[in-house]
Amino acid sequence: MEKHHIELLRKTLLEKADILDGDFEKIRTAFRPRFIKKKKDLLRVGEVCKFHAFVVKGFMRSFSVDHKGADHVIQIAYEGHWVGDLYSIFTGKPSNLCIEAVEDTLVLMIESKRLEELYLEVPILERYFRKTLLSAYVNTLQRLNSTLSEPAEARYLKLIEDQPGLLRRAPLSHIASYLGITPESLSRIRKHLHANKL
Amino acid sequence: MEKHHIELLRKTLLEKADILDGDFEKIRTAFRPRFIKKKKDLLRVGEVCKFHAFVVKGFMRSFSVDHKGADHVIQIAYEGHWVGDLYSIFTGKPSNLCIEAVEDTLVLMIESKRLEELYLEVPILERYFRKTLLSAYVNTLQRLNSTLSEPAEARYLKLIEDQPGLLRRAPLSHIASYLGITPESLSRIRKHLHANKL
DNA sequence: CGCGGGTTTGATGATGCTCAAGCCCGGTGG
DNA sequence: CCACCGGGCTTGAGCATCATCAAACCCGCG
Repeated sequence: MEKHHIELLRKTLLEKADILDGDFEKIRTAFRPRFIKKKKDLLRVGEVCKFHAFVVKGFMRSFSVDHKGADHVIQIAYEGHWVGDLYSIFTGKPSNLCIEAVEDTLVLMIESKRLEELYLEVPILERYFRKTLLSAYVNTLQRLNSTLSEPAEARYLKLIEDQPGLLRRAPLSHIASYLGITPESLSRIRKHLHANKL
Repeated sequence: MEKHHIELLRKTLLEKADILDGDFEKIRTAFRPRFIKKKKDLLRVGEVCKFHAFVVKGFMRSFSVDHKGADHVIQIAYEGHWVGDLYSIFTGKPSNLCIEAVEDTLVLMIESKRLEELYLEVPILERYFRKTLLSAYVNTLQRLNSTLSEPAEARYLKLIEDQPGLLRRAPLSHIASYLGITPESLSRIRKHLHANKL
């Protein structure tokens, strides 16, 4: 567990909550590093998710698979983000999601049970996760709103505005899935945008 | 502020956090009741949202309005739910949402600033809202997943499964909007379902 | 009554999907 | 070094879903 990975965790926590150095030490020791090779899974459909994972390097996606095998990217996570199936963690039921490394990825993992204990030992940690959940929730609401109200081309333009890095790191098929369309459709949207001078 | 309204608030908080009676007294006094007549707004597009509202009786919806006047129901809230534009509260920017009473509605309102102070006075309250955000977030992710992966008819069937009461309380046009389709489409879906013996 | 909002129905068209073929390019083995 | 393979991306044709516009209908309420 190298120093700058821990520093990214510390820095990320401090952005949303004032955590004392002593408390951070308690937190730090609850995490263990794990490396996931590109295209390997951190969680598979049907497993019960018992961890939160903090991405220190790399890029992951979580996706569902519908009744006829098509996958749908629900979330993406790169450096400084969290992954895990909150539904499964919270209910204890098997996950409907698969969490997969898009690139070679290093995460710091904590047992969800251990995190619950940490809330008692370090109450301010609850503030960090409340705020983190808040922004994740707000982002998802906006994405939902966008999906309900705008055609795919507008959503694509918004995405390259908000997440320019994504285009370089994720293949077209993942981006299409994230937008809720097929790779073919996204390819045509790109073609159409190029035709109009970009 | 009548007794059973306060009791609903107490009961709701206790479902997710062990709040002492004394602490609940502090919390209680931070809320003010407000009545919103059917079709009247609690928040309008362009205003900065500075409150959280707890619905004790009635039914509200929050919706966005797209560039050509169509509205899109983002959230619904009835007894025991919260409403407010978290994006606006958190960023201090004007809201893109309108929050409107679908029925005559009574809410208990708290200033978002006052709530931040309460977190310091009653730390366990942070747990309640962390958990509440968690379920709201998980629900929204599932709704997003459903929107991305299923056709409107399947989403409608899932909705009447999950929220049977909604059909009795909300007009068809709101339900259509919540599902991300037009009232005409939902009407046709219903017709089609009736034809197939339901 | 008759007005008016909400819902239904119909005809037409846009958006995005499916299936299928071809293309591009990077990696591998001869 | 090149020839081949394979995955990802593009392109095309036809189709399904859902939107749009417009008209008729239903029903509660003044």
